[in-house]
Amino acid sequence: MSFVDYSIRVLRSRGYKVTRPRREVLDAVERAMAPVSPYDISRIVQQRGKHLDHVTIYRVLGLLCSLNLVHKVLSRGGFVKCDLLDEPGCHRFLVCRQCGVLQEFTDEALCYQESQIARRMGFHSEYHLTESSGLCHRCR
Amino acid sequence: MSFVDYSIRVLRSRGYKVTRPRREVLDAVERAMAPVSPYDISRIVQQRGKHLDHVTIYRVLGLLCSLNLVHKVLSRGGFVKCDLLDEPGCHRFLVCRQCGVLQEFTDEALCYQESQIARRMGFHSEYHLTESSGLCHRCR
DNA sequence: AGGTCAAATGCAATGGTGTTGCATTACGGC
DNA sequence: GCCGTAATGCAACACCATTGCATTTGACCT
Repeated sequence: MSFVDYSIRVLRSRGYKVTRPRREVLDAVERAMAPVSPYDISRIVQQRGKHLDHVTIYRVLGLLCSLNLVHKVLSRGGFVKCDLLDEPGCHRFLVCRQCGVLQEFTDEALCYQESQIARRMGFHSEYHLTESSGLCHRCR
Repeated sequence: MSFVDYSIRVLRSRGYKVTRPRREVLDAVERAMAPVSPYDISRIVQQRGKHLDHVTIYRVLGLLCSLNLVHKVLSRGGFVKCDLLDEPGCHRFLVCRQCGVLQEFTDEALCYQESQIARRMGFHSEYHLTESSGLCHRCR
């Protein structure tokens, strides 16, 4: 099942309406290889001859984040679709510093070790976010 | 040697001038337990009866970042002093989601494993940034 | 100590980013 | 197809960040 179809199922199952703006945002995020900002999405939608208010885009992205369907990539200020939907507490991204292309991965062992180190430092960690910067296969 | 004194040495050694604004920003960052934003620093300086233009603060923080004396904490949009000055390619923070207090640590094994995973994914990683969110000792 | 000059700062203006309140629209259930 | 409510669009606003340029000042030299 595609990301858009899956997301629509999630929206319906949680009682959220499936609207044109939400479909448009999902579609823009699905196609993107690199993180897209709210204003990027605004431009993408306009290029298709349609229009979405930027406030709506912010609200849709906020909802999709809360449903763990998309992530905010802090180092880029943009959003990407969530590829690993069943790993809620630990997200790792490889972001190419040149083209911005992004790959998501997860690693249980890393996650466990980080929690242990945190515990030794008197800290109860709930969420790990790693953004590794480097060069992707193509940009090298 | 204190963080401020060390930073001043670095500035001098690289040919940068040691000015009042730079001292003020360094001092504000040194005292802070949690990340401080440029506008936070502006307020801190004002409380001491002095004044710095926010543009200057941005520029000073940019310089200090480029010298690896401070870090930007993405999840908080603020800056902290760098505690581990000799670990340039790998930075890990524990950030308390309640009070914002921050602890820096590093771990060579984690860093190595991350690089290996990245390599297997066709990615040459240069910089790891992990921000773990959770609760600090006091907030629990 | 004081003059010199480039680096650094302050100011004004501007553009981008993100939020709030409210009237209007349109989706989903009947 | 109608209805009620959730969702959107609009206007306005607040905050964040950057740029260009005139003025100031720290470091160097004598």
